Amino acid sequence: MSFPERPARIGFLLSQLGAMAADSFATKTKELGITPAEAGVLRIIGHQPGINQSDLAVKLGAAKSRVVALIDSLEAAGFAARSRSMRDRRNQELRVTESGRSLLSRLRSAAEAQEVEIADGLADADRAKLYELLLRLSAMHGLDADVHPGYTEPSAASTAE
Amino acid sequence: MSFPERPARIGFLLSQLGAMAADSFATKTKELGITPAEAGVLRIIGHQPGINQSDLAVKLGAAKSRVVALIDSLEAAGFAARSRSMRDRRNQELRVTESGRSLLSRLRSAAEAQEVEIADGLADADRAKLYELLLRLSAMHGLDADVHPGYTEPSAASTAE
DNA sequence: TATTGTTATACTCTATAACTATA
DNA sequence: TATAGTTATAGAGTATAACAATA
Repeated sequence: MSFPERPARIGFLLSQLGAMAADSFATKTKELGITPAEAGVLRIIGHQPGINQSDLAVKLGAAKSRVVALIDSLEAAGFAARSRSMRDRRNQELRVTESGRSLLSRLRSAAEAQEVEIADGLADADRAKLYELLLRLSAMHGLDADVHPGYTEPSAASTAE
Repeated sequence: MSFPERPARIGFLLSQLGAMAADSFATKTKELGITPAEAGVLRIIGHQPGINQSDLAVKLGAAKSRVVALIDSLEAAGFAARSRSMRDRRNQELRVTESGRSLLSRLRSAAEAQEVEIADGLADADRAKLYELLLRLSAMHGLDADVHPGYTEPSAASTAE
């Protein structure tokens, strides 16, 4: 059948494994009633209470209108709340509710469970090394430890070769 | 500002870096006139000439109708061709054209360039170790060295926590 | 006039279901 | 009847542009 002219490369493996990880996390957030994008937003708001929608949009690399929809969902579900800033009434200050904080805690548990699923077959030393290398790669490329952009310009998600 | 209660985990880093890798590859395929999904299909056809659309759909984990659209594009661009099987006239046998084969070669170059971009900051030994660990993870999870599913069930792409 | 947030709209990706032709 | 492929349609996710309130 297929003849492996060359083994897959790091870039391919990263996007393949990254898609798998994203997928498995999506399954878990779905059980908790939110999407991965909403979970990411909730986490940022938790870390930066009072952030406004514009700054959040910049941080996410998303359009302002996208943020409106995300916050609408989180607010409707009772996980986050808007409040007009008293210093500049154009701003909506975003905060996590009590219920949202409890959800964040469950999301952390889900992420820990996922961690086991993904790297369970590796010996401790290998897992530690992998973690270190990925962290260095992420830092080298200036990726924000808080943000997972999803992706930016080119629409597509899958990849190859 | 943000307080790093816990460092990002392997799952998060994988999906973050995977999205970055997918993104950078998408930029490159765009310059070559195709999408990453089309590039992946072209590669599979190149490895398995004569494969039909049903089997391709299974391999991709995509709907049959999705394959129709992908092959339509590749055929319109002159990179792949359909031909009715003479043994079972329901089947379309898929093949890469000359032009498609030349494109595959350019895609390989693009992937190699990407490899440098991604892992250039790592020492050779670290890069080799990272490669080995990623390959083992991929194998452990039964991922096909030929296929990058993009993702399967849950629609979302971004992720977090 | 510039900025924050909102709404209206449209475009891309993808799936489901109905349909055609072959078997 | 079952399977390969196609078409029609619909639903996510996301962006752009026009708009309202505030500065």
